[in-house]
Amino acid sequence: MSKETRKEEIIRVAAKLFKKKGFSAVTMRDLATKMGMKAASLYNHIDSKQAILQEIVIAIAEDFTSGMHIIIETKSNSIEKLEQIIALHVKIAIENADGLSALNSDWMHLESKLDYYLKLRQDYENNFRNIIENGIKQNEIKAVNPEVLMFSMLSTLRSLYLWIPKKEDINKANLLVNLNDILLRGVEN
Amino acid sequence: MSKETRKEEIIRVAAKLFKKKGFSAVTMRDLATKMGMKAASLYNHIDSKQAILQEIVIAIAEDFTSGMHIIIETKSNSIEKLEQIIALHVKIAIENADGLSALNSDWMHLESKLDYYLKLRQDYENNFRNIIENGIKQNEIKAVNPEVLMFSMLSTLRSLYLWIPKKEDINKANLLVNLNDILLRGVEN
DNA sequence: GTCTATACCTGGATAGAC
DNA sequence: GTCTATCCAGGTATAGAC
Repeated sequence: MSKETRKEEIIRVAAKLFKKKGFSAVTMRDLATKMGMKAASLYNHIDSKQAILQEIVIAIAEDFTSGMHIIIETKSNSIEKLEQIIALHVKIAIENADGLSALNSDWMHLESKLDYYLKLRQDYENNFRNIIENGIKQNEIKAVNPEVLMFSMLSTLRSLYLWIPKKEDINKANLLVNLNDILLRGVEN
Repeated sequence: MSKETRKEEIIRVAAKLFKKKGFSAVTMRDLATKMGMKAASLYNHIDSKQAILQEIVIAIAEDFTSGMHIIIETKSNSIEKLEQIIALHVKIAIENADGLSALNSDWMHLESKLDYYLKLRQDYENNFRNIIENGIKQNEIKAVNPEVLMFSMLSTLRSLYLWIPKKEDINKANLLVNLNDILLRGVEN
């Protein structure tokens, strides 16, 4: 990987601060201090605080979108597709936990890119719901309420970023097996 | 129920605003406008913006704590206790969706009550984990990773507030059956 | 590319009249 | 109990020297 630019560094550090306090509570002076510079100097690299949020959120939203497109084009059955969705969320949560926090908690502070973000999210959920509904039709998935199932899986998957950084003793493969079991196979003996 | 006081009304309206934009992005002037008064007038009823957050978050955290204490003192088996936890979260999410948003997203902005809140949450999770670990020992629950199971269930249950207000076509009994099935019995056919 | 200085605005909160 | 007026701290962002 090529060396991180100053702009990328600012975005990475900003995401970390946003995770801790939320977008609105982080000031440009906070960010500058963490970067070891003055607030005014930040503006040589980025246009505005808002632009930082956009870069973080939109990049990840597009990652999910392209990941989902790959999944819906495979010939896997529904359960396999759900497993691939789980893997997609785990991958992104491991790579970019801080950015996911902004995506999950601060998307409403997007200004010009808000509509675009909402469209990407809507499309993602529609694709997810289709996989579930197809699985039920094919008898691969139990006849539960598709909306409740999607909500339940997405809640867990969207919260992974909160939890993965704290559990370094659980490796990725192990986590995937556990999540597949718990989310898809149930826990009652 | 007795008539809502002006203070209670302010707290209720504040919770609704906090849900929409987050604690830090809501101004006392926003809140005053929604209340049909000037910002200065709010201070005849509440001490500070911080005090509003405290009232919202601590009240709900204590609801969860007392609910959990009732559950761990019943003689139910582990699966039944998990079902009771699900029911507790559904109940509170229906009663106070807006307050739950503050609890989940804005707890880090608590000042003097932060340590108390963190202790309540820690105790709650410890009790939850004990129920799971006991269930595995008693062979009532599959031998999954207890931490991943708790995380997964809590992620779904803590997100209910985001989702319940949008789905008025699903009634509470129906939702409980679906959540019990999905969270405990799995979805794979 | 970073600094100092600063413009300009909006935030939470208080004082005191009514 | 609500208002107007106001304080002052701190927010984002820009200008211009180095």
